[in-house]
Amino acid sequence: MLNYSTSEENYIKAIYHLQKEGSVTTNELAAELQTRPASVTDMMKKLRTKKLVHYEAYKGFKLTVDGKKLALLIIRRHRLWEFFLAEKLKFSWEEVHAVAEDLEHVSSKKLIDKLDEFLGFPRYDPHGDPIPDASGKIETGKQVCLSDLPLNTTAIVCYVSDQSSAMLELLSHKKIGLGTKLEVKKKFSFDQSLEIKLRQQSATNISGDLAKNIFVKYDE
Amino acid sequence: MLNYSTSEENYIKAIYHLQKEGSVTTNELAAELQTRPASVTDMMKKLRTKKLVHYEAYKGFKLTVDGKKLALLIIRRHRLWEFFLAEKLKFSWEEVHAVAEDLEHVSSKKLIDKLDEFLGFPRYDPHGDPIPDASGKIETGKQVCLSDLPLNTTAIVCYVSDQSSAMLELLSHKKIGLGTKLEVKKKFSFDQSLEIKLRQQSATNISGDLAKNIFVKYDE
DNA sequence: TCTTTGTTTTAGATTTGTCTAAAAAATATT
DNA sequence: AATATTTTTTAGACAAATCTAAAACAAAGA
Repeated sequence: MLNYSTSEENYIKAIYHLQKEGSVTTNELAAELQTRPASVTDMMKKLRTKKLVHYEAYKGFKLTVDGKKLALLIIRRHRLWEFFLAEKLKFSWEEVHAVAEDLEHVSSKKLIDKLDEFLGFPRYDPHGDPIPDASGKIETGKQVCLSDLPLNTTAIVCYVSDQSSAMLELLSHKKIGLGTKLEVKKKFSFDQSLEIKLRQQSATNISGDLAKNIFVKYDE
Repeated sequence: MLNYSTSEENYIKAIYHLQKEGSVTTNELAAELQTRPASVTDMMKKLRTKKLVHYEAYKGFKLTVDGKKLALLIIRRHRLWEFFLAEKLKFSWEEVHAVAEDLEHVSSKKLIDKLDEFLGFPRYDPHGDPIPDASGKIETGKQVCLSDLPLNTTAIVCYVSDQSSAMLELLSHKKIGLGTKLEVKKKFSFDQSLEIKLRQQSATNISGDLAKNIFVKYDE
């Protein structure tokens, strides 16, 4: 496996988190990475020459097989470091993410595989997200209630248990439907309400009652 | 403490290892970092504006108080990671250095202090080099026989036990004298001979008998 | 279909860190 | 001291990753 820059790795990771069936758009990626659409176009041309994304002008992008492999490797590094920070160094759940963002770009294969072994081959990181194994396999497709979804994990709405018109009205007002991709950004213990983020939109809040009726699937 | 780029940190670390009493020259630093003298000049101007080095054109450079603090912090990170890799992940002594070169640039203060605690506040890294504490203090001035000096550690010749003319002739031929800065690059167990490197010169070999008569001090 | 709106790309500039080649300064030699 | 050699700096260029502003394209509305 070649070596990629921190910037390239961050783009690959972001595309992985945004893409599922469909392809990812320039604006979506720019929003995700807090950068400008023009920068995204530049990088996509570069990643295309490296055969990490499929890309034609104006048509969005998707990871290639190699791109997906790289994404899973970066996610593996990230989640193993998160586990290490929480389990061994006693960092709190909220703190691990930021530090792991840096550690995930240290690219020694041996380091990560030995770390994995040292940690006892953990299957989930401290937020509950599955950790890809050394060959890049990751647990997939588990369906969970939105109120149980770990923070900052992209998931897709796949089922709504209450289908009353009152509920559907609320959902359509919030622009949530089957197939909608979202992440939970914060959980408020006081009333079980959640702050969630939809693709390309700013964060919004939903009540605990609503969350209990929405079911989501992890991304592959 | 501000954040510095990997490149800036590598320059600071290299100056620290080369400097002791005297100041460091452009060519020395270029040789150490495998770069060009012109690049060194460029970087020195930048580090001067950041008040990390004292520098006037054509007069060499020295770390400022802040520069030295930063150097000790980077060395602390490096050596703690080396200890972690050897002790916890079971890397061999020869392997730890390269990986620690990457890990040392992850700059979270909390990460390093918690790692230190997790490791039990070790005082020496796997090569025997002392590890600076959280406040930047490092064990200093210990005098050791050259044959006991850990690999890749800059030290200064401070005493020669045999002062026969035969010995002094050999020393002057090798350009070794009191105050000479050197590092041991390899140790050959077969005959106790050493491969050492002097500032700006390529590696040379010395016999075990000679090494036993040379004493060195660690840099501050 | 034509037009308006919004998205994406291009063109050109900027920053960081590097380089080569040439000029300037310091050191060594005769 | 004058000259030659070595060291260091300057000047100008380049690659990576980003930006702004403007142009090209796609999608939506009239």
